[in-house]
Amino acid sequence: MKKREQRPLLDELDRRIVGLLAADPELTNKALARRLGLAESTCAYRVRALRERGVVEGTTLRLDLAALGHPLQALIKVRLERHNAEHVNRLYASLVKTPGVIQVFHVAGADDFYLHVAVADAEALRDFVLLHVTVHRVVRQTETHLIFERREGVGVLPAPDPATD
Amino acid sequence: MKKREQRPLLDELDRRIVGLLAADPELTNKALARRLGLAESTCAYRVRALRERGVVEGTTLRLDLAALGHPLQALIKVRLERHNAEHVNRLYASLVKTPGVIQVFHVAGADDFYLHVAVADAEALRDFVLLHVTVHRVVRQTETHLIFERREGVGVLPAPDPATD
DNA sequence: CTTGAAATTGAAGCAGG
DNA sequence: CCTGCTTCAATTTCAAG
Repeated sequence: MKKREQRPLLDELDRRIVGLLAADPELTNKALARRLGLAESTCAYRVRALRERGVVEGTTLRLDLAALGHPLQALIKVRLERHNAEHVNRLYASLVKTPGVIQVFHVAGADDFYLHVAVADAEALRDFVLLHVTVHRVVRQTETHLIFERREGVGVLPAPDPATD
Repeated sequence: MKKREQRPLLDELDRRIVGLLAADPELTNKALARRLGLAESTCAYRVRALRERGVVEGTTLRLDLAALGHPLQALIKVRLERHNAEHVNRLYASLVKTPGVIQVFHVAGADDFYLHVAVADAEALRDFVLLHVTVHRVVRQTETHLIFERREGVGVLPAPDPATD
């Protein structure tokens, strides 16, 4: 089956918009337009189009997990017993809905999932694994790695040139 | 010695604000105020306070990495040769600035880092590992896991009750 | 800590190039 | 696909409870 691209590419202007918004998602449309030398209406039009095309999917609130009572983060590797779609999907759906789960990676290879979780303390971490992960009979084994720190990378976009005003 | 907390806790109102904003970071202050039954100025005041206290750290733009030309994601486990602070910190700083890196986890145990990266194709992935990871002499070995899919979890907050209007 | 009303600023809609 | 103009909506500020 041929992969159908709804739009071949982003043009240069789109890239600049995405770059600037990625660097500061809270930029007002007005400020963005000015930096790009566009009319505000044009800028708003392009941004809306980027959202409609799904290039910009939305925004996420970055929270201080420690301040919210979950200072302990961990990466939990989950290996399954069986790998049929039914089991995998049910577990997947269950995990993403479990409180404390920040993100779930479904990966290729012998290990099936990596869970990024945030919990209150060591006891909560133990309970998380026992009550929400290994409780699923399809889970063969888990391996928990304490996270010292997590940093965001630069992502896939080149840094936009700094504003001149 | 008594542990000094900079602020004891979030009150109930703070929690509701954070919950609603986490569910939809693009809520206008006006809509947020209305849902909470607050005056707009009060609501804006509380939100600003949450940001100043660092509870709300900011927002992140969610992008379609595939649409940006990086459809392939991977989780790369990095194990170091030596673990002194100097080496670890230099590598850490280098990794987060490498194009294609979405996030870096610094973890406890024998494996030191997990890199979440997004690249254009298999060749770019190989080049990434060779040119940006194993090029550092302190890196002993890496293990690359292809990511089938990544989902966001519910996080640490209970789902706010749906709007009634 | 909260409020309403005033003043400022930003967003959206639209007809035309 | 881009623009300026108009109209409308949201945010900020502030003196006061």
